[in-house]
Amino acid sequence: MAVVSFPSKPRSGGQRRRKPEIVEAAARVFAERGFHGTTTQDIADVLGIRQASLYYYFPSKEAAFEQVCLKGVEDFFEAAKLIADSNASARERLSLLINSHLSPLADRGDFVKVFLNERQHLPTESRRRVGRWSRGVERLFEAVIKDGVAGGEFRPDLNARLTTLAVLGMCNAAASWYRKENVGIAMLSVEFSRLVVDGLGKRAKPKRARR
Amino acid sequence: MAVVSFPSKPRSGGQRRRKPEIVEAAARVFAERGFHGTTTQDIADVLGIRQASLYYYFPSKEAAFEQVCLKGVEDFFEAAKLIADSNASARERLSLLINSHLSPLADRGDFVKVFLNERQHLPTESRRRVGRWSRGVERLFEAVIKDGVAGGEFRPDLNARLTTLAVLGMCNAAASWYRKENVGIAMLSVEFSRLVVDGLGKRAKPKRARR
Amino acid sequence: MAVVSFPSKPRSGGQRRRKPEIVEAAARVFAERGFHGTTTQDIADVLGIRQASLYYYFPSKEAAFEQVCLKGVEDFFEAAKLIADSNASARERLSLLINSHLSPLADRGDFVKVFLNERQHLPTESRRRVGRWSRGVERLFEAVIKDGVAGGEFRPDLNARLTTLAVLGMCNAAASWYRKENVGIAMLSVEFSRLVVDGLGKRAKPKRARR
Amino acid sequence: MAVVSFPSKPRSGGQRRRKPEIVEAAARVFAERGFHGTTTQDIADVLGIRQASLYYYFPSKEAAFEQVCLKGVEDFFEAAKLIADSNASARERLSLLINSHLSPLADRGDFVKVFLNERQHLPTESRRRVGRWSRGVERLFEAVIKDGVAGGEFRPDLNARLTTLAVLGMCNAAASWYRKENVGIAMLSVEFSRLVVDGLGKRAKPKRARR
DNA sequence: AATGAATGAGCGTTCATTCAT
DNA sequence: GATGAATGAACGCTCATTCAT
Repeated sequence: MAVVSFPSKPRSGGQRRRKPEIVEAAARVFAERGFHGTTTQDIADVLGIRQASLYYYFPSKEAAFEQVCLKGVEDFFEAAKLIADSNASARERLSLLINSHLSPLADRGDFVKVFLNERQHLPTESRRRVGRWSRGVERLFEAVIKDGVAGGEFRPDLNARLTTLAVLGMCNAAASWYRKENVGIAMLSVEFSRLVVDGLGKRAKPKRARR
Repeated sequence: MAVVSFPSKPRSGGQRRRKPEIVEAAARVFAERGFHGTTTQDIADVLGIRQASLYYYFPSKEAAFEQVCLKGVEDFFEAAKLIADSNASARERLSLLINSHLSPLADRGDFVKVFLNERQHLPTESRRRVGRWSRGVERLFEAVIKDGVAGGEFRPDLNARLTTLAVLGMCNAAASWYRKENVGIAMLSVEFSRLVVDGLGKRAKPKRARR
Repeated sequence: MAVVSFPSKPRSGGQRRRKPEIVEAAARVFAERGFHGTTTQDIADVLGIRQASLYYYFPSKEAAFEQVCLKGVEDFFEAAKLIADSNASARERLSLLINSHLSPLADRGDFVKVFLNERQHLPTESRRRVGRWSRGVERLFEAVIKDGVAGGEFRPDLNARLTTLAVLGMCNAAASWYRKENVGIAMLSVEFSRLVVDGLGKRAKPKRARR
Repeated sequence: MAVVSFPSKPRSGGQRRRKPEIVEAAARVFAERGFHGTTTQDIADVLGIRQASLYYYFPSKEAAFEQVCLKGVEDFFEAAKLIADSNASARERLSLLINSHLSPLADRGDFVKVFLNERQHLPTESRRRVGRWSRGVERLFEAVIKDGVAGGEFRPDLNARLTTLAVLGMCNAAASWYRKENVGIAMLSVEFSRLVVDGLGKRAKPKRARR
């Protein structure tokens, strides 16, 4: 990818090397103060540049916000789809889904948080777009749970819809406290999976032994 | 040259009868658009009064916001405390806690939602105040869970802290979808309780039989 | 002055017994904060009544202000005119003028202060009206000074206009510090008169002896 | 949940070249209408810029006001101190003080007027700051007058405090009429000095001749 | 690649005033 | 005689955005 240097105006095809850095900063501030609570000056401050300079990288505050939100959802669905479609048991697939859903917190926590808490403020069009991704993920979780019920792995009387929302709510909330709690994604995944799949109850070894 | 401050008798003996109605409207709009996304005009529009008239009832947008947040936390702790301190088994107490935590969604959903999603935008002082209530509730949940572990009702190897956060995250997330999903608090409580206490797994009759 | 009680609406001919009290309060606050720096609420606070109640006594803030200003100038001219027209020497008349000009500070200090410092904010019409009074007083001072020059009592080379403004400036400034300095009008008058008439210099007996 | 404050590099490296011009305009309008009687729109109108543009140069109306007041006092004290500390006779020093006190009217009349008439509306902190300067000047005048008394140049029975206030009142009042009266600072100084030092009385040449 | 200067639009807030009671 | 409720108009200020450089 040779860098061609344009003598004068490198229009939007131009390189804008620092752009990722800018988005990162925006994510950080949006995560802390929310979209409407953030000023472009706040973002510029984090970067140590002048506020007007942001407009070299983004046509508008909203555009930057959209990019942050996008980076906050992208890949969620794809990863989940692979898992949901696999041959594993419902139990295993649900555990993997939970793990996969929590993973981005480690390296893209701010983006995820912004997406989760602020997506309501996206302009209608892109709100719908990202909404489709979210609903896609919901449907994958729900499908696996229904599989589990149908296959006799899960309780036959559970409400799949509510269970899905419960599990996702549990996972998504982690975005708000993950960093503070000083705990790894792995541990989180394990704990959540067990809670969801087995509950708090003492499940006697006998049961496993019996298999 | 000293500025002599005058006596200043109580300025508002009046009860401002419509005040509750105003707070309700504020809660509605804050819940929908967030604190910074809401203009005082938005609130006035809902009420069918002029924007300036809001200031007859509230000294500032922020003051209205604080009242909404307060109504969104108050009673949570007290109700939870009663349950946590009762003699019931950890299982039962946790179920009751969940139920009690979800209950306000029915009649104060907007207040709760605002508190949960927007409390970060409270001025430092009152943010701390309501923060204490939240942490109080967290501690009650955690205590009951630890009781359950100590008493042999729950798995001995569970991480009480993470479990608490998981359960609360699950419940709190409901504030965002409760109304849309058209489901009663009772059903929600039952489903969440079973999920948490027993997990998704088929709990075989054997278990009960064994007792 | 029999008080006739009107059964219903005592239109502006009505008694409004507390009116003087209201003007007094207005004067106090205007003196302290200036016209534009004073809110009607400030005045109501001093009186311990509701802000709307002021409008029972005055049709507008400006009307109250005008009354205060009027009470701050009235009589100045008349008293000065009597003195200026008397037969006394210029020296004596000037001393008396100074005394008469300072006298109102004792019992109407706030009114005078408001008039002096705030009259610029009167509506054009009444500003002109009170302006005429001020200029009248100026002219009386100037006339006496010119008399003194013509009669050989004062220096022949003095600039009557500037001297007038100097003397009045000196007196008027007293309105701003009179209360703080804890000194009586009598002493003030004496000191100012001697300063103006004789200056700071040691005027030796010789001078008088020489006559 | 702690609000992380970002580094915040210096935001305004720029010199804001037109700033002096802006302060000048502010002084003009404040002098004419008083602080509370002036709107930011008024100032913008004088400059031919939009009202919002003022905020590129000043963070607040009050900040502009403070700068105007500061320019209205600065140097007064220093200049007066040099004179008061000199070896000249009390007579001469007082004359020079008067001259030095009047001088700024020529080129900074609006600033001085604003300081004198509006400083009461400064926020407490800076009101105190400029108050110190004023009192410093008062003290210098008073010291010189006391010197004159002690040294036998001035009447032994004069009240130094009241005399000081009289002289300063006289000078300060000039700020309000200086421009209208079409007279130079030099003439003003001479007239005031003679009035103060010698009074209106005919002081015969003989006296000087006698020395 | 970045910035200084400026602005349009709008927001939260204040405040004098009105009016039915 | 006084007040609670409400409002129109304006004000100080913020902020995303533009543009010439």
